[in-house]
Amino acid sequence: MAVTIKDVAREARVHMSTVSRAFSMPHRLRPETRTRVLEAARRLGYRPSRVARALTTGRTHNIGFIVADISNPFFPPMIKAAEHTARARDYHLFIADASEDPAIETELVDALAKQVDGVVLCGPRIANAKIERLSENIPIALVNRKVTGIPSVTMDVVNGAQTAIGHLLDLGHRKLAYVAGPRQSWTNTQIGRTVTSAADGRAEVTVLGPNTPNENAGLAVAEEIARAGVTAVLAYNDLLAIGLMEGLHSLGVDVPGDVSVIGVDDTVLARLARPRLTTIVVPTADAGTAAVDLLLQYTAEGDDVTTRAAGHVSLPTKLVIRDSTAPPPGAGS
Amino acid sequence: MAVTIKDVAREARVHMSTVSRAFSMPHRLRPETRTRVLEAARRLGYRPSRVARALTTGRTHNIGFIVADISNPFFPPMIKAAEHTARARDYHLFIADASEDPAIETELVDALAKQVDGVVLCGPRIANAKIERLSENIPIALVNRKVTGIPSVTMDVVNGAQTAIGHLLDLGHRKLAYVAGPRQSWTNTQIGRTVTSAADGRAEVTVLGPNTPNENAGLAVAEEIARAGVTAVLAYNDLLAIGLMEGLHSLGVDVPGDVSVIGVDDTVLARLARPRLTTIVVPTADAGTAAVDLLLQYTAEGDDVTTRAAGHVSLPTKLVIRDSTAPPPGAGS
DNA sequence: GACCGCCTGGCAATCGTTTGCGTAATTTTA
DNA sequence: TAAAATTACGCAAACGATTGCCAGGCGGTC
Repeated sequence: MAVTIKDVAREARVHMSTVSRAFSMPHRLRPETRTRVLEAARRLGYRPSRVARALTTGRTHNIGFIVADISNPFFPPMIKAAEHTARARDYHLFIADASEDPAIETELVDALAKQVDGVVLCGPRIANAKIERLSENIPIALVNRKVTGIPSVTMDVVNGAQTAIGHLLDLGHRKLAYVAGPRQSWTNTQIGRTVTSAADGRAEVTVLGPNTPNENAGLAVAEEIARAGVTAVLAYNDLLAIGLMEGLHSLGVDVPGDVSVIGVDDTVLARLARPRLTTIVVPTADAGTAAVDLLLQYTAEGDDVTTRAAGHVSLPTKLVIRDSTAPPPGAGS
Repeated sequence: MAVTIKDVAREARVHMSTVSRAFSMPHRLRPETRTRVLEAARRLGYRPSRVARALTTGRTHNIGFIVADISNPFFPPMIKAAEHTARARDYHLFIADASEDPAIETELVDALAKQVDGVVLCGPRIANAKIERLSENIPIALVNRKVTGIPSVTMDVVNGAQTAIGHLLDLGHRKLAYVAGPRQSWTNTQIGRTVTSAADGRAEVTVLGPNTPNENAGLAVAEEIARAGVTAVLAYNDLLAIGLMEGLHSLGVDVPGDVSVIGVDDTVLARLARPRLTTIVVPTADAGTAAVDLLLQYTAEGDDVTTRAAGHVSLPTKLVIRDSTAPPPGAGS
């Protein structure tokens, strides 16, 4: 039904191998033959079958891209960037949504393994050991996780969290809370550690969580925050922060009058929420691009798993101060 | 390197065809042989190569999913639902972002055609005629577009727009505007028509656009709205509505005091914006699910293109009234 | 006891490419 | 001008599955 390499061969009066070479090794053909073949291909509307090609070459030119939750606005810009750079390299992206579930995530890697050249795990929720095991079967690149020997791009959320805490301390806050994200999230443990160490000796910090990183969880934790008597909170991400702000609002707690709130990610939501959310901006699009480049580079490294060099990229973050942070109630100024 | 059907055959001491049958036609094997094969497969960790299978069967078990812009929050829930239902049917999704560009969209369909069983076009920006032409090569399903002979799911935005206009008329508005979306969008023309016909004889309506459906475009159109002297506007989507609200705000125009604003989609943003946006809620997730089901059903219909029956689904929408709509300035009540 | 039919499972062609090998044809070198 | 080197292209074997066809073995029927 579809036009194959054989049809083109007949049309151009050459052998199929010549047609194949016209595309993959043009320099090996006499210019005359080459144009004749290409012309015939054009005339017939020939497009090589990626499937058949994959079978012989062993490369599908597809990449798996697994995220924890597509509807978390943190991911779309990353997916978009990844998709565009993949396409620029003549690759296509399989997207899969792990629903924040390590078991599904593992299953997805296995399912995808047979039809992709590698997979990008974004904000993986599975354990390092398992990632190492999976990466023996299929090249893996990580976003927001570090595992030795596996290429990864991370966002320097430590620096971001430090300046965020610094900002709160400068404003005069002395009782802080960290509304934690998923236990398995690398970013979460990074931020958690940073908060306590940055505040060490200068402020008291309570950790609430772990929480699923969505608005509802943020809303649910509001009461606890109100009770805890803290004057400022850093949340694992914007979703939690925004849910929290809503919750506090309906409890009659003013943000930032009574409690300051800081998020992480700088999703669209942060600018839109009222009060506009102070948050740590992370370069999601850059991460998407870097991840597929790292992965592609890694897979190109040769077939011997043991000799491949895993690249690492760390992307800077920064704090953007908006309207959800202010001095604590009763502060002088 | 990977374990193939041949390895399993050797391990189970049967011919490869028997291994194949153990999976695809289990009833054709003696129970004893079947379990022996399955057991051997399990022991070796055998996973059939989807690529090889695709080559013989002609079915890749992959679906292309093309959206106009992944970072438009309208799409993620749809993608998520589509991906989940596809996976439940043992299919995987290729996601591609057309960047609101008809040329890219067409190119994507062509590029994907060779490695998917069908493609879903979400809010296509290409012309009907071209869609028909493309669908001769590869099964296509449409979201928010109707082309005879091609399966599609649409959202009944006409009804939604009617009640929206009704709501504005009830409030006493007599000078309305429609902030249009992309010219090629079916939804856009549906809404546009509905607005003028619903207001016919009861209110005056100005149409502004077409506009790229994002916040910036909404922001840009604010001044024009202010000048136009209208008291209420319906925007093509939430993004435009929200951008517009920001723009009006910075122009000192109060929403809803001076101008009422209604959006479409009910994305997360609508609830978050201040004032909270009155909007038409559309069932994006249902659309995603319905689209892949329609497509799968269509492709299963048999190989003869001419006998396939294209299913259609129309999904209901409804107006959710929040804080961005109110009576026009100077209204009695 | 010969014949028939079913059940089981092997054989080999096929899907559309790629690619190592071989050999005419052409060019270079001596 | 003959030998050597190179070039251009054909041949056919893979890649890993699926599937139509066929044959041997078995039990049932008359």
